[in-house]
Amino acid sequence: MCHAGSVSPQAGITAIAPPVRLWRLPSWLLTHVAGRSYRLVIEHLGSANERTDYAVLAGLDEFGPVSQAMLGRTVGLDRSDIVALLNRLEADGLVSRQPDRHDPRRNAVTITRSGSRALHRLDDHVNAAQDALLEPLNAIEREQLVVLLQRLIEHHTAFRSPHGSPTRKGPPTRDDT
Amino acid sequence: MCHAGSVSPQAGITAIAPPVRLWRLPSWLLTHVAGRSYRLVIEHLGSANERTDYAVLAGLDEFGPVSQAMLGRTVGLDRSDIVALLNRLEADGLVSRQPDRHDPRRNAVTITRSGSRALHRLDDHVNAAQDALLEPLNAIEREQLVVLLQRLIEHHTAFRSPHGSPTRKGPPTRDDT
DNA sequence: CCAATATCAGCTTTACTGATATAG
DNA sequence: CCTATATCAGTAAAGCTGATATTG
Repeated sequence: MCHAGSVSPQAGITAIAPPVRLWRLPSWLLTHVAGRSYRLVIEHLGSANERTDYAVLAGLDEFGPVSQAMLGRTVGLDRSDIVALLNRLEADGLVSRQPDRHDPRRNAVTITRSGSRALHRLDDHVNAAQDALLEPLNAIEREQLVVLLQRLIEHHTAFRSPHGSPTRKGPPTRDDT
Repeated sequence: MCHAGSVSPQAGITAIAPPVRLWRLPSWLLTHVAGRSYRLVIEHLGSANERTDYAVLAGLDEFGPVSQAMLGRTVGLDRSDIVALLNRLEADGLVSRQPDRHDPRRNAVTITRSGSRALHRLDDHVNAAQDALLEPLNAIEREQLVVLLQRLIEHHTAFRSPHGSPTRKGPPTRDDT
């Protein structure tokens, strides 16, 4: 990434003591931990593509057949990047695209049996990467971190149900197209 | 960023509920919060350049005259990217480069009076961005988040004193070249 | 007429790699 | 001889923009 407003992988975690101004700066810490995190995930998965593949397969697994636009929104990928990604996954037989019969503009994207197997295989590697990342934290601290991050995301992106009701709280729920 | 192992800005925070697999995934949460964080900082500063300028000026302010290589290591920027950045800052009169008289390979980079003023001005905008980012968290939770992130960075980059002593703990200290 | 979808081509930023000349 | 420094040129990944044709 790297256009304005993306958090792509950032690698260079400072090798020696950073200045206090940065060391106390949440945005700086986040950027650098996210960078470390990115690298670990890629290393455990073997390639950069598999990171986004995982997100897409996870979305399809949970949300049945969905349009590409919807899929992109749920997993946080751009509509235009989804196209090439699905081309690859479809060529590998992990997903299939059928025209949506209620709306010919849309593709109904479905995960295949083989895609499901791939997802479960990726689960293991992704989880191993999380363990490597969070190694110095105990179970309570890991949960604290996750909850704090979730609250920040919730605050900055108020999940809304598609029919106009107000902000939703808590873990994700289904109720879209 | 965007080569393997960087966390550049990531923008697309999911607009609707993400799949549970991702919602519970520390690496996914980190990437997306870091993306939000990046955008907020850029918006508050006015340009993307000023973000790295801030890191470099903060490093120079705290670590007196240092070589470019050392500077890059402390603030987490690549040696090659430091060059163009310092060219710009030098042209604007915010830093000065003198040949290091103990080692002619090095430049001794110093922050100027005007650079120091710029740094203090940037402080305000950077802090405002942190407030916007952390708005939903109270003081205790903000500190929790900072400490957890610092511990992760410490674990993954064991700060070492340049003369071979073992890992250091706690807040940054000075003792390099 | 407006909004949403899938697609494509292209841009920007960030970070990284590799090569160079120079000097400890 | 090996290492470190400053510099430059070029690459790659991620995310984004804008345009298109199509259809609700």
